[in-house]
Amino acid sequence: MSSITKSYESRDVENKWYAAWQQAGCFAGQPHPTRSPYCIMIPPPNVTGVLTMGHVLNNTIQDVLIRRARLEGHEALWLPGTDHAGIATQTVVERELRKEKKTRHHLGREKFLEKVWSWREEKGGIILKQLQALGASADWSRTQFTMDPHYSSAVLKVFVDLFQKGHIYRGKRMVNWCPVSLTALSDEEVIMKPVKGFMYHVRYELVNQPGKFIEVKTTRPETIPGDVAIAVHPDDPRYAALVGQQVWRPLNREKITIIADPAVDLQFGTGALKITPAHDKVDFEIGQRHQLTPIDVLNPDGTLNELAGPGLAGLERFAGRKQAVLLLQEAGALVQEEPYENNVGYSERADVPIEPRLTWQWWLRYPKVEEAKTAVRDGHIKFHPERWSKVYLHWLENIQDWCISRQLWWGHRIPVWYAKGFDKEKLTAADLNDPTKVHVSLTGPVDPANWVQEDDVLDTWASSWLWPFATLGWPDGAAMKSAGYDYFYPTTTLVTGPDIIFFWVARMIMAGLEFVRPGESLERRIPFKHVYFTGIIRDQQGRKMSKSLGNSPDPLDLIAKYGADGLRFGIISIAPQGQDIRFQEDRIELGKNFCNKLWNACRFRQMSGAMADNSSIGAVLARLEPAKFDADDHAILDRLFATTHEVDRCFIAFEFSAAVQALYGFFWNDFCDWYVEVSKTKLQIPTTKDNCLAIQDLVLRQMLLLLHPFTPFITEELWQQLGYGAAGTFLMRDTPLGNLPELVGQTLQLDTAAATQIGQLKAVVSQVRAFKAEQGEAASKVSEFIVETTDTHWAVLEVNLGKLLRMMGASSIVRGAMSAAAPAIVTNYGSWNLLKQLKGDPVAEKARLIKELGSLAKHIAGTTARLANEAFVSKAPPAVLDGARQQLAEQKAKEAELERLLKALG
RNA sequence: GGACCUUUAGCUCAGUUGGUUAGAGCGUUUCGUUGACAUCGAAAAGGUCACUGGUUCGAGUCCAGUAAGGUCCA
Repeated sequence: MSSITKSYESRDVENKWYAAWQQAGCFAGQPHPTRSPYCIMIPPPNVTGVLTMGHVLNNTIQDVLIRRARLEGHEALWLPGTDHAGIATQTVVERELRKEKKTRHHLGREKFLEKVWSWREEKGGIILKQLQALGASADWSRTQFTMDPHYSSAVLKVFVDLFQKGHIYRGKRMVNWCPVSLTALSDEEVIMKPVKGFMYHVRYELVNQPGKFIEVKTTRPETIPGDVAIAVHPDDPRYAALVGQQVWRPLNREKITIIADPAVDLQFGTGALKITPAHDKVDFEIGQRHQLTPIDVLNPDGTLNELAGPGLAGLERFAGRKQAVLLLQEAGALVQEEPYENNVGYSERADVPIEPRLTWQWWLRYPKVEEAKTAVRDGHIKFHPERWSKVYLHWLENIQDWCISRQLWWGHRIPVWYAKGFDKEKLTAADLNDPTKVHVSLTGPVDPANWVQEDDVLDTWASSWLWPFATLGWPDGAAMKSAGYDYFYPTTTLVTGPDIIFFWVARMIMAGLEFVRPGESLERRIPFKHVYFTGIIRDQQGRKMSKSLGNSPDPLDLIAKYGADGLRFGIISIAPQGQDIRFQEDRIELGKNFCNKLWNACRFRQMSGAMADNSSIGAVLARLEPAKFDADDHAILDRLFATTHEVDRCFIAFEFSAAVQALYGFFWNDFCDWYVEVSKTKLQIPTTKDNCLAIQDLVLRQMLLLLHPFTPFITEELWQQLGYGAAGTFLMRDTPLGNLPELVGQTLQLDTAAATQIGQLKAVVSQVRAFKAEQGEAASKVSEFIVETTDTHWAVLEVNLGKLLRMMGASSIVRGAMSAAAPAIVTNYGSWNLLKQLKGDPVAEKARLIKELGSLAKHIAGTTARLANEAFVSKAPPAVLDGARQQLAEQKAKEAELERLLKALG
């Protein structure tokens, strides 16, 4: 066995074990005859993506869960992959083309797609490699991509199926149009942002009453040429006489009519609204009610077209706005412009304002909406934290049809063909179901020469919503069998951010309910049983981390600096359930320091004595010698059990940061700061040495097991170094967690009172150390103490004398009478005299004791008052009452002792 | 406008069904290297638990309201 180095160097250890695990196939998940499954499907990162802190958090949690599941004896499958990210990927490749001064249209659809595929082969999916640096134990042999042939066929089958069931239709409706990407977006891909601009007050002159005007307010004067009416509320007395009259549209001058519609807000602006049905959703609806023909004044790229009139045509939309203002001024129609802030929808990807635009698109009426609500409302799917279920349910209550078509080339091309010569601009609902006009199938028409395929592709989310079952081979029977579909579906846990509840979580639930195991129970069709929502990682100012702000550290740099384990431990420790996280690098450093502490504790063990049989839990337990247990041995095992239980509880409750805190506190405070220190005395004594080493081996072993999900590399390394595993086995794969308290219980009866006693001794030690520091006596110097105490207390002190000398930095602790000349303190284990070289200063000493008496008196008064309260005594539970009484007794005893010492000083 | 979250030490945050004197890490101050660890140890200072009411013998914790900040939906 090699000896452990002085400090932990993460890099070599990480590379070594990751390679070894992979080579041994440790990450593979396959149906198993006796084990129960535990399955996580990765939320597929965008194929263009690189690792961010958000991914680090999210994937660390997934890896923690999956590694813990392995230790618990489940057959664990973590299935990785990426999605094809239609807009993002196409944009990346188009950007490369632009360097050659080309667009995709120069290449044509087929050649362009070849280009995208080769980009994907070369540069796509970097993020999956980066996840490996983090230690992700996903089954890479199962890596999936939403554009894989098999996955694509699942996507198209779903389209055809939903079409046949009548859930899918084509319609010319208002969509969110991205003038940069030149495609429709779903509502979920639009980000509302407050934007500072102007509110323009514009007056429209009445045709029949020249000199009289009706005034409206607008933030978008460039759309005035698209106005087809002015609307007022039917009950608005200000305008009742004007309804039905005509006014002059001030740009691209035309007569338009004043109409009455209840959708107009009486309170807003002047109460009169310009109606521009081609460029506003509300206007569109009003326009429909009044059979008004929309005038679309914009081109797809956001420039104004000839319908905007000669003064504006050809201008970019924001230049057009400025120009429109000028034209209005010239025409005398601009009454006023005031600064104004309103919410504008931005394209999530291109980050430019979207245009509400009338276009032909494919729409989906969601299936299984009611059942999707039931699944979460009735707890078949549990959200952690639970509160997100409200957001989920609210969205489902107000669900809108999903615009699933995108005007892109990269994606799943919609399996619809139009008969040649058929004008799809005139498509009706009846045409959609007329097989002579529209063909919908997986295979396409038998006479392709007579048909033209739909140009549009599907929204990326319309493929990733099938992720939980398409990754398991669905719908291909043979593929499903080899992937273990029957075994792993429904998956166990989904780990994701609350920002994609609508995009993805809700849609996956509906897809699972619709397509998996038709006719079977809801429990068998849901895609997962638990959804854990992570927080969002923010910078120290609380801003979201983003590329454009440059406020996100590169996780790979952090791994280089602190180790993957340090990063994992750190990020988990600052990520409480359900709260956003303010990133602080020193928390990651804490993770690194903890790893070093763990490393050195194991190093100390190795240096303390020859290694004995550690090869199994049974072997370690067999080395315990219960007859030689002292209070510390009992206490440390008691604390180990408590920590084990706490970690168990945390996993059930999805409280990972609490688990890490419990492990940190136990290991650092209980084990290193106390048990290891007192061991230094016990290891000098031949009769106690072996048992002490066995206890250390047991504690370290269990620590490595409990820590492994959080810090996989260092724990595997130490596991092997300390000989806990048989040759060729791994901590991560071959070690059952086991029930430690139960196993230990078969060997010995744990004295739980010992933990209390050790707690008291720790308090005495701490008190004495503070006392020394206050007296200016250095911690390491050898101090001499005289203790005046009861026989019972002295007996305990005497038994623990060797340890106490070491812990207090004392050369002698003897029982005897107090000296008035030396400074003293009162503890739960008697009064302690510190004999100093210098004689004590009675004046200072008096002052110190009086001060302490003063603060004690406050506590005594408080406790006395509580006990004097009739209501408290009669209503409080006995345990609380006893506690208070005991506390008072102790406080009074201490007071008496302090007074005695004070009196002795004269 | 609706829903949700947050407010505890200088900073970032824990605090599980109400129960002694509210905790951690970092930061600050003092002291300390005789072999586990200076990526360390010992100790100290630092809090009216946002505010106002209420319930209770007892409230950081439960209830109502107020304020500030944030997120999502319209």
